[in-house]
Amino acid sequence: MPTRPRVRFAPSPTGYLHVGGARTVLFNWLFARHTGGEMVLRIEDTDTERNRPELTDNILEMIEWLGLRWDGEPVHQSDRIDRHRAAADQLLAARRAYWCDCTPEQVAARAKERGGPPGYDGYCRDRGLGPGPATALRFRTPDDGATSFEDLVRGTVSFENKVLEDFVLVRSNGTPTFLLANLVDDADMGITHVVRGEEHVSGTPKYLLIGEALGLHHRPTFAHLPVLVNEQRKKLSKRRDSVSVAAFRDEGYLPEAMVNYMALLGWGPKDGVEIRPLGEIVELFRLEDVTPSPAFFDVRKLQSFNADHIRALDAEAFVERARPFLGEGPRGEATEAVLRPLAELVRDRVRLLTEVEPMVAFLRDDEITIDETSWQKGVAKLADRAAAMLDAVIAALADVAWERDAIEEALLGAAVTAGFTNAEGKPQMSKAQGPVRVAVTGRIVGPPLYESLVVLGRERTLDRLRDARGLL
RNA sequence: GCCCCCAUCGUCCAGUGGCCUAGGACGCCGCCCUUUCAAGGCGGUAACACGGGUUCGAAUCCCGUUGGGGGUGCCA
Repeated sequence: MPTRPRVRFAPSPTGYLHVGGARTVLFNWLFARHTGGEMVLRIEDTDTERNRPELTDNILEMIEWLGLRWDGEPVHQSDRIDRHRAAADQLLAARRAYWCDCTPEQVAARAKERGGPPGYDGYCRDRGLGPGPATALRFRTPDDGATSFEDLVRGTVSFENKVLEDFVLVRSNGTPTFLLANLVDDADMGITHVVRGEEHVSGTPKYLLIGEALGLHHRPTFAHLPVLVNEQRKKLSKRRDSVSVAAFRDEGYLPEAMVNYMALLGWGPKDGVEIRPLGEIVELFRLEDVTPSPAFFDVRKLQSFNADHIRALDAEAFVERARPFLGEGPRGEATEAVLRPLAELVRDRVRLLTEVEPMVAFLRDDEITIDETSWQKGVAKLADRAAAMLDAVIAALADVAWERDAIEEALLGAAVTAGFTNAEGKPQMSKAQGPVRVAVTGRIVGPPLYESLVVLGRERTLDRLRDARGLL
């Protein structure tokens, strides 16, 4: 009976969830869903020095926000420390590990002295040291032979054992390192596929060697995903690059757009259809098809995907999703009220949810500020004709029925009156609407004018038109 | 330095020996549509890193060069 695939996402709570980590969870999740397997979470909090437990909440929250559900309760590696120590003891008893009291400085000094490669030289291998406050437990790596493994993304990868230094299994403070805990937990949890970032490739032979030395028959299939890089083609770093998932959420990206875009980093559907529902991606996704080369995280393309997913929303859903970005309390309610009648028109014009509120603020606020550049471009440049247009519009709108078509007709007529016509005497609204738009909205770009005026109301429209006329 | 990996348009992906005068998407440019801006339609720009093989035939296989990335921690 074939084993059900079981994968894990194993973040360490030393930073917020960033897009690199998010992509890793996503690929684990896609694989699990595609194969009918399960994905578990394991918080790798063995480094007590740098852990920030509160970050675990952020990581979990972001994974949930992305809609990637895990199976069961998240496991905290720190709860399993006894098991890790037992494994360490076993290794020590089998003489596959030994105590070492060299300080990092001593290790570095010796490496420099001998002029060879940096790294630990096995100095304490046969010194027969016992445990102590300043001793760490190191794994005795084989001096010859090679360790290789199959990688779904990269094929066979092989390392000469002699290039592997004797690495630390247990720190001098008694806590197990990632190398030990990671392997032991994967084995205990029955992980069948290890799907993680490329940065773990060189640690894989160590993982395998510990497992063998422990007599564990744990031989998962590996899939090392290409790293995500920035414009400089360097691995995305939380420090250098602003890539926290929470930041994208706060900028108004939709989780479905994030997930859709990230799925295309290192993978692509054969049919070339990029924008598609998650369900279809689950169906098509295969780890074997993941490309091995680094991928650039292109925010512009992400934005395009976001705009597409926003446009796929119906009016009701759009308002719902935009709500957190409309403002707090009464102000938020007021924004929502003016947005609602224009929902579709606004939705088709934004790339980010944060752009919604600024686009309709002129409808909500009593006072508007007129953008200088827009004034120059849409009003001042037209000189006398702008004044004529405003006069004509003020007159035409005074007693017209306050509905879209009537307003359009009024503006068309005003344009003719003000002389904005083409060779056939037809009104040229592309220019004529400028002064009106700037006067009423404060900007040269915005939602369609006639519909906006309907929402604005006659009084406020006329007030703003008169104010602008007075400035000329 | 050493180890491992990678190499198709600016970017992401398709392409797994002939269907490739290399396809799609983002971006960029132009035109159309148009009440601004978007959206949409149409068109365009732009790549198989280089050199050797293998083969009747190579973007696809092999070797090398160059370039890039990852690792080299008592971080994960």
